[in-house]
Amino acid sequence: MPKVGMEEIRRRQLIDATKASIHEDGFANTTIARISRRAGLSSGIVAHYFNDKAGLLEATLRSIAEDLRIETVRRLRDATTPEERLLAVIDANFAPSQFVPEVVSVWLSYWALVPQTPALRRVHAINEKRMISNFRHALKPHLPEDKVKAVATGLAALIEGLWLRCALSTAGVTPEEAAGIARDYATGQFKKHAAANQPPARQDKIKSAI
Amino acid sequence: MPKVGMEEIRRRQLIDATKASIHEDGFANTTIARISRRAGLSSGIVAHYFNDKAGLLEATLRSIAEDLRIETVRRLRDATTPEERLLAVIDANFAPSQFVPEVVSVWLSYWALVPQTPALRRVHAINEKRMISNFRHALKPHLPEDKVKAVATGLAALIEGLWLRCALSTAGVTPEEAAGIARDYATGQFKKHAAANQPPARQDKIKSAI
Amino acid sequence: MPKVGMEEIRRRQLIDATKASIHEDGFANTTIARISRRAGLSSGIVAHYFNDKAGLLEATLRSIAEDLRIETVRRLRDATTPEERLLAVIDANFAPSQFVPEVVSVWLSYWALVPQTPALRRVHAINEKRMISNFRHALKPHLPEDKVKAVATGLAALIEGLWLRCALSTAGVTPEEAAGIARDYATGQFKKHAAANQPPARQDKIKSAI
Amino acid sequence: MPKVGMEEIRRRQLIDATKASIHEDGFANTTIARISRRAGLSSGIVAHYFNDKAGLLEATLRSIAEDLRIETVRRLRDATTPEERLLAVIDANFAPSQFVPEVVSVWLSYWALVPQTPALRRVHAINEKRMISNFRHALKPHLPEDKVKAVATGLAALIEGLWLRCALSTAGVTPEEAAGIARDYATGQFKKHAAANQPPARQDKIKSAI
DNA sequence: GATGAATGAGGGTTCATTCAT
DNA sequence: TATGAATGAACCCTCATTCAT
Repeated sequence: MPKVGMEEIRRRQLIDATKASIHEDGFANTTIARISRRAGLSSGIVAHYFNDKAGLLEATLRSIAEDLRIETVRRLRDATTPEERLLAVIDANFAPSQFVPEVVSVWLSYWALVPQTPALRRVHAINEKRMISNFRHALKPHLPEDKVKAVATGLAALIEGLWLRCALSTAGVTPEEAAGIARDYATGQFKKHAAANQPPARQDKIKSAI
Repeated sequence: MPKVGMEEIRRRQLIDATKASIHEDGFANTTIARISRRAGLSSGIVAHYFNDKAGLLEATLRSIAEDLRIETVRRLRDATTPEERLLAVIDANFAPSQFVPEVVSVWLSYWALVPQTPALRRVHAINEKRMISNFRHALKPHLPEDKVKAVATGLAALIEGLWLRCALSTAGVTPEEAAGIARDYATGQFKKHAAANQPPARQDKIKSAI
Repeated sequence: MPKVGMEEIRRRQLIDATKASIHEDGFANTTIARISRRAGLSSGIVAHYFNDKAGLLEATLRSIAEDLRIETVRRLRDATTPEERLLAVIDANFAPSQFVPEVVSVWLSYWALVPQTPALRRVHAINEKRMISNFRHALKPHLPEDKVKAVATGLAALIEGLWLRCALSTAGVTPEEAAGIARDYATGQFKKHAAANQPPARQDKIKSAI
Repeated sequence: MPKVGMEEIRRRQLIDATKASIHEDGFANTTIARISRRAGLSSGIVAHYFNDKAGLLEATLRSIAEDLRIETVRRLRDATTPEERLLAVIDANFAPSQFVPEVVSVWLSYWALVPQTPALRRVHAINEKRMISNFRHALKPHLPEDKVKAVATGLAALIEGLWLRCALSTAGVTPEEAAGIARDYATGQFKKHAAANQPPARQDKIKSAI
C-alpha cells in the first residue's frame, strides 16, 4: 500500500540536500552518494524519483527559479505604477530567500553548466526572458524605445553581478546594500532621461515611488 | 641537450587548449585527455609542465587574469584625469581580448570553483581587490566618501554581470553595448553627484572626458 | 532489501584472490584488476568492501596472521608442560595451513613492505611480540635468564628463515623437515642447558616430552 | 673522446643509489627518476648503462651477492679446519658490510621478487647453492650423512631469518648477537653428534675452534 | 657520453547506474 | 516504496621507455 504524498516529500528532501551539497561540498563534489546521505535516504532513490542525476540537478535549478518567480509575482501583485513594478522585481531578486549564499551558489554552479547543457539552456533562457520582460515592461513608459533594451540588460547584469559577489566575496555585500545599488541604478536611469525629456513633476513622482 | 624555450611554448599550448576545452566541452568535460588532444600532445605532458590538472587550471586562470591586468595597465598609462582612469579600467574589461565567449567561459567556470578552492580563492581575492581599488581611486575625487564603496561595488558587479551575459546569452551582448552600459552607469553616477554638489563646469569636463 | 551475510563472503573471496595473485603473479603484479578477475567480481568491489587497495592488502595480512594465531591457540590448549607449549608453537608455524607456498609468499611480500608502511609495521610488531612472547614463556623454566632472549630470537628467526626457503627454494623444504629442524634446535638448546645445570632426571623428562 | 673508466664509475653510482632508494623509499617507490636523482644523473643514463630498470635491479642484486661472496672467500682463506671453515662462512654473513639494514633491505626486496622473476631466480639459485655447499662441506666431517642436509638447511634458514629481523625489528638484533646465535646453533649440532658418536677429545677441539 | 622532453600504457580510484530483494 | 550491492567506464596520475639533441 503506497503512501500518498510521499513523492512530493522525497523530491523536496532530495532537492534541498542537493542545494546544501552544492553550497558546502562544491558542485564537483556533489555526488549522488553525498546527496542521498544528506537526505537520509539511499542512493537508489534518486533514480526512483528523478530518473537521473541530471534530472535531479535540473529539478533543483527549476526549484530555485520557481522560488524567485513566486517571490516576484507576490511583490508584483501589490505594485500599481510602472515604477513600483520595477522596484518590485528588483526587490524580489534581493529578497532574503534569494540573496543567501546557499541559493546563489546553486545559481553560480548552474551558470557554469548552462552553455553545454541543452536542458539547462532552455530553463535558463526562460528565466532570462522573464526577468528582462519584467524590466522592459516597467521601463517602457519612462525611457525612449532605443534605451529600453540597454537599461533592461544593464539591470539584469547588475543583479546577477551582485549575486556573484554575494557568493564570492569574503567581505560580502548585504542584501540591503545590493538592493540599494540596483535601485540606485534604476532611478539614475530614470532621472537622466527625465531631466532631458520630461517635465520635472514626472521626476518627482519617480523619486517618491522609490 | 634538450631544446631551450620549449617550456614556454608548451605551457602556452596547454593553457590555450584548456581555455578552448572549457568553452567548448564545458568545465566538467574538460579532462586531461581532451586538453592534451587539443594541444596535439600526449596526456603525460600535463604532469610534466604543471604537475597536476589543478596546476594547469590554476595557471589558466592566472593567464586570463594577467591578460586583463596587462590590458588595464596599458590603458591606464594614457589616462591623465580620474575620469579617464575610470573609463580606461572599464574599457579594459571589455577589450576584444577579454570580452570573447572563450575567455568569459573560463571566468565563469572559475567563479563556480572559487568558494571551495583555497588556491583560487586567493587568486580571486587579489583580482577583486585590484579591480575595486582601481575604481575607488578613480571615483574618489568626484563622489562623497560614503558613496565611493557602493559605486565601485556596483561597477564591478555590472561588469561581471555583463560578462556573464556574454557567456550565457544566445543573443549575446556585444562588447560595444556592454562597454556603453558600463560607461553609462559610471557617467550617471558622476553626473548625479555633480548636479547636486559641483559647479556645472566640472560636469562638462566629465562629459568631454567621456 | 540487500542480501545479508554477503559482506563476509565477498571479503573472504577477495582476500583469497589476493593471496592467490600475490603467489602466482607476484606482489608487483597484484593489481585490483587481477584480484577482482580472480574473484570473479568487478574492480569496483574492492573499494566497496575495503575502501582501498591498501585496505585489502592489510586485511589479507591480518587474515594470515589470524590463521596462524588460531592455529597456535588451538595447539596451546592441549599443551600442559612448558615443553609442550614450546613445541605447540613451533608446530603451529609449520601446520599445513601455514607452510604452503601461497601463504608464505604473502608473508614474504609483506615483510618487504613492513619497513615503509606504518600500518603494516604495527601489525608486524604485534605478531612478532606474540610469537616471541610465546617462546619466552615456554623457555623461561628451562634456561637461565640471560639465554632466554637469544634462544627465543633464534627460534623465531629459524622459523621465518624456513618459511623463506619454502617460498624461494625450487627444491623446497617439506613441512615435516622444517618442523624437525626447528624442534631440533629447541631440544638442542634444552639439552645443552640441562646437561650443565640440571639433574639427569629432568633431562629425561624433556626428552620424553619432545 | 670518451673518458675511459667512466662506465665502472657510473654503474657503481647507480647501483649505490638503487640500494639507498630501496632502503629509504621502499622497493615500490624506487623509480628510475628517484635513483638517477640520488646519483646526481639524468634518468636516461639507466638505459645507457643497464638497458633497463630490470637490468639495474639485477645488477644491484648481483652486487650485494658479490660482496657477500668476497667477504666469504676472504675469510675462508684463513680457515684450515672444517670447523673454522664453517665459522668463517657464518661470520661472513654477519660481517658489518652485510648485516646493515640498507643491504638487508635489498635482500628482502629481492626475495619478494625471486619467485616471479626468472633472471633473479637464477641468481638466487646460484647464491643459495653456494651457501649450502659451503655449509655441507664444513659439516660433512662431523655429522652423519643423513643429518648434513638438514643442518645445512637449518643454518642457512637461521642466517636469513636473522637478516630478516635485522631489517624488520625496531629493537633490532646486533651483528654480534646474531652471529652468536648462529654459531651457537652450529656448535650445538656438533656437540650433540659428538656426544653420541665421537671421542671426547674431538669435542674439545671443536670448542676451542669456536 | 649524457640529457631530459615527450610518450602512452597501466595503475588506483570514483561514481552514476542498474537491479535483485 | 526503498535499499545498497555490484558493475564498469572514465578519470587522474605515475613511470619506464624512447630519442633528438
